Amino acid sequence: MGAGLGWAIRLVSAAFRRVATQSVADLPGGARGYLVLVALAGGEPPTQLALAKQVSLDRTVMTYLLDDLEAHGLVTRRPAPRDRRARQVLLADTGRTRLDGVRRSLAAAEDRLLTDLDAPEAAQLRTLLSRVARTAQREAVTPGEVDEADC
Amino acid sequence: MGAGLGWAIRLVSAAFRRVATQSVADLPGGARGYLVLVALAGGEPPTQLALAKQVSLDRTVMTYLLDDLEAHGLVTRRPAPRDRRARQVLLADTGRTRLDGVRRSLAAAEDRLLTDLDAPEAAQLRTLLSRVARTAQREAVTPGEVDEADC
DNA sequence: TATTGTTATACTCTATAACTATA
DNA sequence: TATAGTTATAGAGTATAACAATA
Repeated sequence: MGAGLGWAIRLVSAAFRRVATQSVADLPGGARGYLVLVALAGGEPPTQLALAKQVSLDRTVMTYLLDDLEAHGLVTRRPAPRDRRARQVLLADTGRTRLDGVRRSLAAAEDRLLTDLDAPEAAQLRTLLSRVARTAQREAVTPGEVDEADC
Repeated sequence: MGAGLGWAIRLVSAAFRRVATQSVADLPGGARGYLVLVALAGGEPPTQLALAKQVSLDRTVMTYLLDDLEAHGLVTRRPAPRDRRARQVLLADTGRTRLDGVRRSLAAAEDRLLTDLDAPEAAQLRTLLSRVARTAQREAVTPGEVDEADC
């Protein structure tokens, strides 16, 4: 029988969402702002549309989100060199600093969640969850599922 | 370092939410309707207010939700015998049948999620997750956190 | 005066569709 | 004609507060 698994997943993910929400609370755009900063931290500066696709957001909400992030000096926008219709988004130094802070906060929160597990148990949980996650990833990926839990 | 755990939790809970949402899709009120039916399935018929507290919903949304469930014949309302201000909520036979169906669907979905794990691994995951869940439960319980994931 | 349930109002999000400027 | 980004409009969902009946 599968009874209990849903309960456990629900509680754990709710707890994770709780601490994660705290970690990104000060960030413009909250969890979404964090996802955008993460996406910007690696690789070439994407256009807004590429960025929107990457984090599964509508391009219209990406506009609002970037307005917010830019107003707080975390990202900058500039015309794309190849296509003057598009704009490239860059992670500002302030943004990188903030991102690092949130990452540390999230890592600490995760560790706090696993407080009652010893090292081998925690490792085992990570391994099993990762495998289930990979299973889940293979299935139909419905786009646009972003909420506070997505940190 | 805690990197990766958040990712795994996020994907697993997103996958669970996906299948769970399907399981409760036909139910009036979706995930919330399911939570209400579960709460009604055991114990004495509660008043609307008690029910609202039990599932962490506002009493105003409980009104809408019960209107919907009652219109579909899944629950009934009657004046509370002791307090004529209050109304008792009862699970109708149709409601119990529907509840059983959703429960079976959810259990099947959970099993599908763990398809790549063998029996001891699945059991281990359940155990570890449950322990983490208990840890999480001890921490501050912010009320009113109900969404599609809460199935 | 406080409480249960209901209804009305306002506010926040999100989605859709127009609009501009480039291609 | 199609695309990147922006802006405007409409809708769903939620929260707040006012209301009627009873305690």
